[in-house]
Amino acid sequence: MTARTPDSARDIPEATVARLPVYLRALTGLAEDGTTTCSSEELAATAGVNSAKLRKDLSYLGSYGTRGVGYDVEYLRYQIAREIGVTQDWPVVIVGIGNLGHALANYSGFRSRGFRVVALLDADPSRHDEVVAGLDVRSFEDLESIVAEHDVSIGVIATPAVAAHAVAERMVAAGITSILNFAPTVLSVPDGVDVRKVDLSIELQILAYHEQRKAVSPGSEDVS
Amino acid sequence: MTARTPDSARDIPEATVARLPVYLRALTGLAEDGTTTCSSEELAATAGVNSAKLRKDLSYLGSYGTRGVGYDVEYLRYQIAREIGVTQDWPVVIVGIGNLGHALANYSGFRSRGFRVVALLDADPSRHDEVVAGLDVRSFEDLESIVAEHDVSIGVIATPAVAAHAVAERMVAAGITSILNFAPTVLSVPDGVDVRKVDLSIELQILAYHEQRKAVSPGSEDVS
DNA sequence: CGCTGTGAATACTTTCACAGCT
DNA sequence: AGCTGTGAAAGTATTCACAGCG
Repeated sequence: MTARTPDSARDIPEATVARLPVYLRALTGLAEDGTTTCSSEELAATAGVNSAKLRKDLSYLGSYGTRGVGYDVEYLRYQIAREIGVTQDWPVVIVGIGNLGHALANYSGFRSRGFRVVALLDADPSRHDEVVAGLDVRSFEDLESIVAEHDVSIGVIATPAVAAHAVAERMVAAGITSILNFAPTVLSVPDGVDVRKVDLSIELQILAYHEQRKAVSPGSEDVS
Repeated sequence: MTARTPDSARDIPEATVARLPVYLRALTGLAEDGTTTCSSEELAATAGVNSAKLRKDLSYLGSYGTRGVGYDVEYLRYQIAREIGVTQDWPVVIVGIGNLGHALANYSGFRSRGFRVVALLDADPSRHDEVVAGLDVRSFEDLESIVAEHDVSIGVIATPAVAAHAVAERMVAAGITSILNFAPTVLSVPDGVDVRKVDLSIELQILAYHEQRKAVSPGSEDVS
């Protein structure tokens, strides 16, 4: 009621935000193995980071551990899920039902992590017969009504590059404020709209860069 | 021949390396539009970064611009491609030919950017009849011989999470030193092996985090 | 004169190391 | 005694702002 610090500590660094989902998954794994308590060391190992970083990251959320003991797996899992916002579930639309769109529609990891695909849209009428992952592929023209009906704020673009920008603009106009873009294009969107991109070939190129370096200097600096 | 600084300046910051492919794509786009010269400002806008960052990034590669003029699109494109290592082409194997593996195998962006998928492998024998993207799906048992035959150093894992770690170990044993992992698991690999991961649900969770924040404080701090 | 290339300043991230709680 | 939570230090990355070349 006093306007500041609405209900959780604000201002979590972006680098930390990007790791919270990793911790969440690690905790889910531990819980499935029947682990009820873990130290920062154990959780860090499971998540693939070092323990100092993990503790610093968690410190931005609050003090959810017990000194001398560690963290309660289930409790911490819930706190992180709440912080990320995946205790509620988020309706999502996917636009572009080619190979990648198919894969995304069928990806069970969305459903299990707080996301529900409410519609699959494609501009190509020849795809509108298809049923993918239990949903029928609908016309892109239906975007606005679907967004309004399900109160969608997250959209996924899996179209070819040329179509991506037009799709993004129409998503924004329809009220979507977060976009996950798989098309290899830079999207420019108004302030207040978040875009994250996943570019398969960029990841390979980064690997190629390092791979190339390995070939040049295998042992680095132990040469006389 | 003097052992130090083999032929290009070493030690490009990781953040810069991750943006080089973006610049490369931007330059390819400009070249296709018939642009032969561009300023850092123009290229930065096309790539979606600011111009100071772009210039700083390029400065790690060398001085490929002309003061008062800008960059020659084709020349800079080649220099970046060479730096990344995509002037040669890289043979790649994909393991796990489910929905995602299909999408990856068919992704034209690999071929056009210096990568050539030489084999598709799957542990499930019922998939071994299939032909995907012009390649037939082969047994995972063939990994070693394929890696040896094509001198493969980059592998892509698109299996379910449970299988990923075993696949990675076997890839490493077979001689692969760079792995792109789409399975939602932390892989631990020996030093000298690079792993990059793409996790679809993590990206959505990061969007959800910000989306949740928007809902709480729409206008941020302009409230009396 | 304009635009690149780059030191210097700032901002962000990671790591260290230990005080302080259980 | 042991492990969390955190200031302070070290390491990276980004941005500024301008000297210097074409």
